[in-house]
Amino acid sequence: MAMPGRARLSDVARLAGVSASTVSRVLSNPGLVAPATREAVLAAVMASGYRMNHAARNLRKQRTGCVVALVPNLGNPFFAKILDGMGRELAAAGYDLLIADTLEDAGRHRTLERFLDPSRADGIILLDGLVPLGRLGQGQDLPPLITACEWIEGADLPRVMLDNREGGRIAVAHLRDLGHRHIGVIGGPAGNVLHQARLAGARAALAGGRLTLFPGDFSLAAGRKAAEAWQAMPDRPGAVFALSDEMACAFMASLQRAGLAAPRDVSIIGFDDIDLVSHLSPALTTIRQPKRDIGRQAARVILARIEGQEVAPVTLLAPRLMLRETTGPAG
Amino acid sequence: MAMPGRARLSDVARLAGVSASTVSRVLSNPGLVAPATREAVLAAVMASGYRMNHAARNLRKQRTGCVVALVPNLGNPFFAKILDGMGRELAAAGYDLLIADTLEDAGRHRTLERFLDPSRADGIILLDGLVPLGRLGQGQDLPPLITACEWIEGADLPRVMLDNREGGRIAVAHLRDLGHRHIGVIGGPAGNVLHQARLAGARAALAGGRLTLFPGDFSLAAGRKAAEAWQAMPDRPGAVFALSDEMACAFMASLQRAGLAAPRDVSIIGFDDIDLVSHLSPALTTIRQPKRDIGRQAARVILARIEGQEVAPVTLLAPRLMLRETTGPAG
DNA sequence: AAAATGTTTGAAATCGATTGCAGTCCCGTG
DNA sequence: CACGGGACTGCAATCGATTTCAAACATTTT
Repeated sequence: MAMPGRARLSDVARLAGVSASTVSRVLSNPGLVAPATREAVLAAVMASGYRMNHAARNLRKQRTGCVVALVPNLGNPFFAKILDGMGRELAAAGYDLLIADTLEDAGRHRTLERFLDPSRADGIILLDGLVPLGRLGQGQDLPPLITACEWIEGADLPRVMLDNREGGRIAVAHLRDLGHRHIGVIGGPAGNVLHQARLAGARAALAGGRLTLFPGDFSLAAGRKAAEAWQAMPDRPGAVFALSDEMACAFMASLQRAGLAAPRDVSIIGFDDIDLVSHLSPALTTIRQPKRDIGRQAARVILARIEGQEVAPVTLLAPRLMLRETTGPAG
Repeated sequence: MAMPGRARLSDVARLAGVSASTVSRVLSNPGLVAPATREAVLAAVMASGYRMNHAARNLRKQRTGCVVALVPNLGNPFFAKILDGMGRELAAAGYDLLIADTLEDAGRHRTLERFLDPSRADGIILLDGLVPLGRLGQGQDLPPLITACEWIEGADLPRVMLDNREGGRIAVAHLRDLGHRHIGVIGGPAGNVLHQARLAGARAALAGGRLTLFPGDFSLAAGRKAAEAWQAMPDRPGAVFALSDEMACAFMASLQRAGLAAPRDVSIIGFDDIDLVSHLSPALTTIRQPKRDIGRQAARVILARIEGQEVAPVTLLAPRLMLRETTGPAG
């Protein structure tokens, strides 16, 4: 009442006529305390409006209560849903989700370093396959680290991801089934693991057909450029598989502007199944990623690692063909 | 070298032959330490690979180094860019951005309570105008709290936001200039402040024209529903102002599916200017919100509040008409 | 030469909760 | 009746960095 600041554990203890240890036990391990004492303490807690000080507890327990997610580009709507699922799962387990963009001005490296520190986060979920891990894990004591969505070839980190190869396979198999034998692929950045896996799947399903690669980077602009390239070709592929929905949208819109339409003039299939594409006209056929699930699974895996459990090296989620209106039989 | 854990401040001190106080000063206030000593300490810091323990510092300094952003729906891509700008600005000031969704299963209330605690966050940015503030600020010592994007009518909280009224005005004025006298508006949730402000602006620009309100909630589904309602009308408005780009997209696509086109059969204007809409065909005319800027400004305001400075009660950002292809003269 | 001022540094208290250890009390058993 | 064993509870150490205060020394000033 006289105190300017808020009640501390010791204040509650004084109020209840017990020691601070007892109050602490009531709050975190009630079974150890006699019922009568417990009641008294709880009453004192209510009366004083006590709220625990997190810094103090974290210091003592050597943990932070935070998990950090490192995202290559927060501006990309694709990640929102993933973070959503992740945040919910973590909150349920009493952890906070810290989010940081790896593409800070100073470059990826600095951001990563900043969080590779057990006093800052209890665990790290890396959604960016291009962070330079450098001499990681060298004697330092790092918080548990896993990758989600993307991954890092050669690094021994648990992975949570879509079966991207299968996604690529399904997409192209679908186009093949429709009779397409020359298929265009609008790719991701050259070194990107998603690009490679999806492309490998696409190639596997090609079965002797022909594949033309349009360079891309998952962005809207790349989709438009691909459309220009496609139109300039003498021998156009009759179907195009874009490795992201945004590229597929921009590709389709560019063609529409030129008076061409899917699937009449070209079949188009995307990847991700972001909300918007099912509301376009024509609605985009695409490969769905269970985004919220990926986030949820990633959260589960990092929590398990934080508790010291062993986890599967790879958690694979299944892609799914969302058959809509932009693919049709080869003309 | 023998220690299993990592170097502490006192370890560095021993290594450098000074006291822990001195090391602390070198790290946080180098000017106070003699150059020679400083060098020695820095060398010891390098040699030991010392990294500060955040929990300890936070406990001592009575701060957390975190700012939390409470978002109504992380799954909405609109917020990604805002959080992006916010995160960058905060990181530059040495703060981490904690993100939480207010729509947790247990409802808005719990999430807010959880973070209304100075030992958890140094400041809070509320992006949800519907949180129940209840008996807020009653004697408790809360961390500084501001609202961004949305706001809470009647609450005395600093606001960072677009001039939504002006945005609504610009949109409808544009349609009026094109000769439209009957204008449809696809709205947001009834109680929503954005809905009210934009609608008020729209009405102000109406100048005797007629306005038909289609209920909505900013979602894609609402846009589609509005399209159905529009088509069912005997006396259709020749222009439609959707209070979000997603609704505008879905509205437009639904009409396209029915063989109608913008701006030939109806003019459409959206709100937000999310990336995708400029890549559609036809490209959507819309009111742009400077999303990254809003995030950045919100970060600046909360930082100022954390430092105890007074801040402007309202920080208003200017909307801008992005003239594209979906609006045209009244038929 | 004495006093006043300034510069560096260290000792120790502090932030607030947790927990190992030991003491107290009460009960049941031999 | 004495003793072993539980059940509770409190003392005090601990987590690791920051900061106040004062000591120790150097540098001016009168």
